[in-house]
Amino acid sequence: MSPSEANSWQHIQSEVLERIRSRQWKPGELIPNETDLAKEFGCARATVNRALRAVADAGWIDRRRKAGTRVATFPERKAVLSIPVIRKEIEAKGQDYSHDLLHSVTRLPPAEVSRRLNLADGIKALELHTLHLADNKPHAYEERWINVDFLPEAAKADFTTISANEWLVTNAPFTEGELVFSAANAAAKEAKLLNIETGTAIFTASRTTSHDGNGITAVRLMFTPGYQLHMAI
Amino acid sequence: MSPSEANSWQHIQSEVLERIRSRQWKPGELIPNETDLAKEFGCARATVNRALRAVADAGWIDRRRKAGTRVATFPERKAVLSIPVIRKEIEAKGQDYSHDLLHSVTRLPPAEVSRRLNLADGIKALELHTLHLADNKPHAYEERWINVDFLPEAAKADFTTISANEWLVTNAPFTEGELVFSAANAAAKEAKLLNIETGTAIFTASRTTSHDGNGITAVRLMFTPGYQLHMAI
DNA sequence: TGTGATAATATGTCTATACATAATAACCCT
DNA sequence: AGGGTTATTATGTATAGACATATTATCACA
Repeated sequence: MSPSEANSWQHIQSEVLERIRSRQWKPGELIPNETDLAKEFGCARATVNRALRAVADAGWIDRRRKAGTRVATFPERKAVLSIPVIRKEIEAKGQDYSHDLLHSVTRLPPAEVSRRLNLADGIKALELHTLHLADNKPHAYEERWINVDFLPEAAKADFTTISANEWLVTNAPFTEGELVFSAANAAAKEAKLLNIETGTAIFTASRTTSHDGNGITAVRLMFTPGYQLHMAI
Repeated sequence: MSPSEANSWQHIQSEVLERIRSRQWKPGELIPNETDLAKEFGCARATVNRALRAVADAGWIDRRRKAGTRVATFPERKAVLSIPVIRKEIEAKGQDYSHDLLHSVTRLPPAEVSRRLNLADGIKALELHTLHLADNKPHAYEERWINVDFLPEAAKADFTTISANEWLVTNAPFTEGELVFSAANAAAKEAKLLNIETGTAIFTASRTTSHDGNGITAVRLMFTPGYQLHMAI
């Protein structure tokens, strides 16, 4: 039992979790309503509400007005990933970060990128190819498109000194985004850049970010073999 | 602006987020205290507190007693992954789920698994190999170890009817866990089971779960090519 | 000039009360 | 029965007021 006070919301929370864990309250089952629990714990209903809301946020219970609160049949666990800035990720491992801007061209993107960036027909975008290095060894190869129609300042930025990754973090806050992870066999181009053999399995992350429906950037990151993405549950 | 009522906590939340995005409140800067914001929005302090707590949970601001509330310097974005039960993931795509238990043996696990499961020397564990199928086509191949020393009931369970995945979700709640994603070239064994060519890049997920330090299970899932892990930001 | 006690302050939490809202249950009328 | 209206119920939210707690600022004293 964490907090000593019997009427703190955290005490109620851990008590509730304990009852779920011990199966005193079984999956799918209805638990007492807030008023009754408040009586039992000798506290205000608001305090029970605060506790149950936290338990619900963590996915252990489902709550519906009038229908009541029931233990989740499948306590779906959630893992949280803090999206790292590549430089910080490398520096956190005690390695030296650097990057090479290999390509920087404003041109008409392929249809799929136009769709992801929500670009009208015929609108160009900035294409960047960057190699991220850790201790001067290839770490990841990045193919990025930036919507300079929506973000004109990006056209003037110097991405050789600051990586597009970081420039965007500080200059283009976004409201929504999507992240897709997959595995792919390295094509000749990536293999050469990452200094690996063609066909080697590489971990790939694609990210699209937007601000109120306006696409900002679409990136595809290909990591050198051995890269692992860790998440705590 | 989402909720119309000017004094709802959700309104305040989106207003606060807007001020951060528009840099009216800059990173690192101190924002007004709850009492002042309550005055400004014409609501109770508790309502402002509710809103700011939500914004803080999302990582946009840092709050400390007496020190006040300031905008996070690195608005580190977080992506949340709901760890899916494989059956549900497949059924959500409108496909038929089934699974094949290929192997079920109680034996001494390799050292690395023993470490992950926190097993004492010489303690055996249950090894399961399962093939998950979507519409009768291979979807993922699973190699799992279960700590039957800690979870004796698991030794009696029939994993041919219910997958170990689901049995554990409902019977072995866990407190901590780790999730690791990576890419690998399919070895001959996996390739044969998944009906793909040796060397094809496959997306791999490894998961370890424990309860108060006692290892429960360690799994390695290898997905057929084309599998993508999606996360909303 | 420190340094230890003390005051001030912003957030954290709890209470009691009230009303809002979603969803179900009950009812009534045809 | 069937279908639509109304009542009931559990959660959701807002409020004012109070006290708790962490942390910083201040001040007195050695």
